[in-house]
Amino acid sequence: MASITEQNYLKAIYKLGHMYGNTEAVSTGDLAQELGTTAATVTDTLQRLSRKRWVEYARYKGVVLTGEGLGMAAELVGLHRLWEVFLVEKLGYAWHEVHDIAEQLEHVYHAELAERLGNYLGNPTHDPHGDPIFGKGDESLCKLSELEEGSGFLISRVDDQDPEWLVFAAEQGLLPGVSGRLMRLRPIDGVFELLLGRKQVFLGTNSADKLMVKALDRA
Amino acid sequence: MASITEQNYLKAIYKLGHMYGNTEAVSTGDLAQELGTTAATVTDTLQRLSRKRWVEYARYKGVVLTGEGLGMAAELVGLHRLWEVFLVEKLGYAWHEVHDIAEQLEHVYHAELAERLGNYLGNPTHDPHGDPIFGKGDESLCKLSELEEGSGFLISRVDDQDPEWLVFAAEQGLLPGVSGRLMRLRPIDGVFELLLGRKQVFLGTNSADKLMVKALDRA
DNA sequence: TTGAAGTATTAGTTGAGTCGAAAAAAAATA
DNA sequence: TATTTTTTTTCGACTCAACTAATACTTCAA
Repeated sequence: MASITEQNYLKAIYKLGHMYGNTEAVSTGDLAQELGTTAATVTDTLQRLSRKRWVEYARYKGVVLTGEGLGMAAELVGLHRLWEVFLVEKLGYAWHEVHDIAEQLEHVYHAELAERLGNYLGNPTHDPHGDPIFGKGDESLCKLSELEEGSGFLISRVDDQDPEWLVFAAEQGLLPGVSGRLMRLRPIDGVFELLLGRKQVFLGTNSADKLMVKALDRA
Repeated sequence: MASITEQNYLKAIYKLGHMYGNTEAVSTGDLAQELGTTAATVTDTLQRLSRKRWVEYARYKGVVLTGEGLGMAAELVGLHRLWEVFLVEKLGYAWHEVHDIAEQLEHVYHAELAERLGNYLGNPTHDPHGDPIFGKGDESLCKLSELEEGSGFLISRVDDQDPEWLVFAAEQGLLPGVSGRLMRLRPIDGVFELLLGRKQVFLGTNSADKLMVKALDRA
């Protein structure tokens, strides 16, 4: 289990990566500024996060989220936004008051909580600030081949029973629960270039059709 | 601000004190068992809590909550029970699932949260387990003179403008926000014996009529 | 290729929370 | 009352997260 500080690091890396356009690793200095601390502290914590396999960290090169880290960060951001909806719609808070409270509520963990809260709130698609909420329901699933270039994704289901293909998928690390990003798609030959953590994977169209994913964000 | 561990100590002291019948100080050993730790650790933490003036701790004599500590513990317990109601009634959890989640939610702090949550839930008087919830609204206020023997209370309002009496009340430590307990009432001569932290205060009926309090629990 | 900017490392600090063992105090019992 | 038992405290020490300041190292662009 990640500590609250560690969770905040994952969120900050997620947020800054998003601001960068998800094209490059996040720098230590930017993280220090975002988190209100020093680069030395950030380096320290990043190495701990790296040991726990939530980020890929290369010294002097910055940091990117692993699949697991991306999944955790996306869940935190989603939960934060759900709580904001709750606080505004149900408890009558003004939209500008809710961020700090949701910041605490998002760290409360229980397996079913996000799903139940989402259902209770009518599975809202946007928080009070207009930011999108990625649901947990199947309604947000699509084929990997339907994603836009630059999208992050979480693999939810594999639509193929062929053992040979399943072995291939596993070898590539394409398993349910794994997160990644669609870096480039080449219409010319139907090849999808993915990034799973720091590992590059190249898929043909037929494989990309078989992977049902949840879109996490957009570059 | 109390850490989560410290908050759990306050709650445990509150709970055990209640189980004792609020007649004696809570022992180190019982706290260790309740919190799943050792007597050495408890002694240590109790001394920290004492420095912060949330408990009155006398070595070898056990520990009691100060007014401030009692107020914090009562608010935590109330919030815990409100969250349990929310989880059962709104999110559809079963009554036996909610304790652990409420255990985390209760530590989320915002000044208005308990009041807003209570209003939203229709100011319930009992949680899903049947335990009472002490509201924050004025509906739960009564005169100190109307309390039962053994009740804890939080002073909310002082119904007198007489400067002389106000000075007397302040000297005795009888100020809004202060918590205490009604240890004994003597109908024979109308004297109320209070405990504010470890300080004994004796009040006449006319003074006990002027203090509007919120009942916190019952022996 | 070099210097400035950015980043990493090292060494050290703080505070919370913890524990085991020994000492001290209180309580129980003979 | 004296002695034993139980409970509690103190002591020393440990882990971990988080942090700083000073120093050393890369990187990159001029």
